[in-house]
Amino acid sequence: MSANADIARLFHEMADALELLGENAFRVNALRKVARVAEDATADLAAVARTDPKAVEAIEGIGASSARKIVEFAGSGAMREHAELLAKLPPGLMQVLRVPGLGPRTVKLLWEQGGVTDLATLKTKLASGELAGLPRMGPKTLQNIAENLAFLETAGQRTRLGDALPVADALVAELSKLPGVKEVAFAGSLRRGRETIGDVDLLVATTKPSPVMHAFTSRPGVAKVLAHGETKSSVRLASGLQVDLRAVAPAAWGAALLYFTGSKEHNVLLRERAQRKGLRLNEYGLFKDDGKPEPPQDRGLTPVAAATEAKVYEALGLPWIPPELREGHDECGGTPAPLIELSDIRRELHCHTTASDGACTIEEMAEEAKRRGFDAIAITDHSRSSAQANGLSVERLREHIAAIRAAARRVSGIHILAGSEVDILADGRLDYPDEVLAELDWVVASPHTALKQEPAAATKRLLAAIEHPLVHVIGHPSGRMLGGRPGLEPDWAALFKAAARSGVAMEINANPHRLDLRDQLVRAALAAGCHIAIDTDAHGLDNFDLLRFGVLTGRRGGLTAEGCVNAWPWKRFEAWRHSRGR
DNA sequence: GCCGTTTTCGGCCCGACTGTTTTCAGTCG
Repeated sequence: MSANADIARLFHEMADALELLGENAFRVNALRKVARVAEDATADLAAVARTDPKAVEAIEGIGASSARKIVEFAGSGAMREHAELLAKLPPGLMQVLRVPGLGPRTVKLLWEQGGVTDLATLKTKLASGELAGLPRMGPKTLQNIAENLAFLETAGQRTRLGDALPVADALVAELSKLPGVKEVAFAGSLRRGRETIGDVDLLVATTKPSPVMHAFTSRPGVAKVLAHGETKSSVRLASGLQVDLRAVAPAAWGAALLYFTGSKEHNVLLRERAQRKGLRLNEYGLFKDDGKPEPPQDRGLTPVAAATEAKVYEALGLPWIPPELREGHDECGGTPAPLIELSDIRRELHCHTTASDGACTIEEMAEEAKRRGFDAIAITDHSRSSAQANGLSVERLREHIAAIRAAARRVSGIHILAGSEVDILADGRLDYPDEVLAELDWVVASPHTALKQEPAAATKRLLAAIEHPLVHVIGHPSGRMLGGRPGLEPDWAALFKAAARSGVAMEINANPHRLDLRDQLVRAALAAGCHIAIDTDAHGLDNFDLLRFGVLTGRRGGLTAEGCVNAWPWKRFEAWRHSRGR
């Protein structure tokens, strides 16, 4: 198990503890940054710390002090300073920070003056009314804390991209019909295509924000209005999803969209860059910095740039940066190659039919692929070990291959490949003998079981599939489920190196429950020289729509059409496909 | 605690909204 998640958690906890203790905010931020770096890292930081401690400190955002802590963790599985900090607080106090609206200052107050030590005491003391005498604890604040505490107890965690995007699309369509609305878009982590999002951020351009705010907060489906101001409102939908709406003047659209798309870290990079150029950037525009503290837009200053994102970037000496790359990493470093687009995808290479656990026939799937302008579809039903998915025995597979070939003769205008999604068994063997695999046009090899096995075993297992000469692509390589199971945590660097050498593609499974490979692993795979496949794993016609989530994930990893086998011209794809098996 | 094409010290992004206050602290993104 990669220790990165544990390292990130420890640093977050140290940051929380320091905040509750009233420590220096910049020190807190620095620790949080280390936590984010650990979350994003694809290499196992503990392993790096054991082999080359100096390499940890060389990572951007990790200084000498944090590197020492990571090295200590790699050796002992703990951090002394972390334990010391947490010992200064009641064990349950940090959970209180998770209540929306409660920040470190308030929690500190509730603890020191109200005797709150955890969520349970908070609840009882709210009910008994004994917090009422505390400073800044008026009836509305106490009411809000009680409601938010109840929400925390019932609500889940972050929302999957696949669940949030359709909601956002519908809200954008709804708002665009309101009078006086010139532009509408969703921003935030949703626009950046993150696999999960905390809330939906919407932006409208209008000269009359008031009626828009009113329409938004009073629309059906709003369970609670969290804030309702002149230019900014926030609601919680009945589904529990929080939606924020911000209104700006049309002339500031670009600056506002840039600002609300984030990420926060990207915004900081841009602001620092602006400062170095004697400029000042906020959501109203990029202004000349005249040193006066009052906001430039309040003094009638004309911005250097504001109308479009591209103009703001240009004035900062940058090319327009796609939202998917705005994570505060190295995106401001140069001109990135154009990222893959949905329209670049020419074929679906992983789908299921009624032969295993799909809902449609071979012909229905092929016709749908054709309707969507694809040049090919690979039919890849489950192999025999996937009994729960009605996997095909060798005999049924041979009948299925014949059925696929027959369908290919009936349906014109699209290539139909006879494939299989073959289980990679726990020991790395594939689920069909080689002579059977050799009868197929296309082999997706995927792990479905034993997804909790140790990293060393997982590495050996996936390596065996990657080095198998008849395999074209490794399907959903980790087997993770978002919000479900973490999946395998093999030595990704070793796998990508092997895949690049053997020519096997690594899949981005576009199903929003999977998005596997995830964004940062796509980046690492590309850096190693791997080909990437983006497949929907469609089990029915609607599932073809999932492709956008796979493309977003690829873009977050820096994927171009050149790097994606689904986007290659047919001849190149065929040459590569036939190169396997030799 | 981190960082440096001004700096190894002295900075570290910026504004809206709420609730409780009579001018602002705290939270959020």
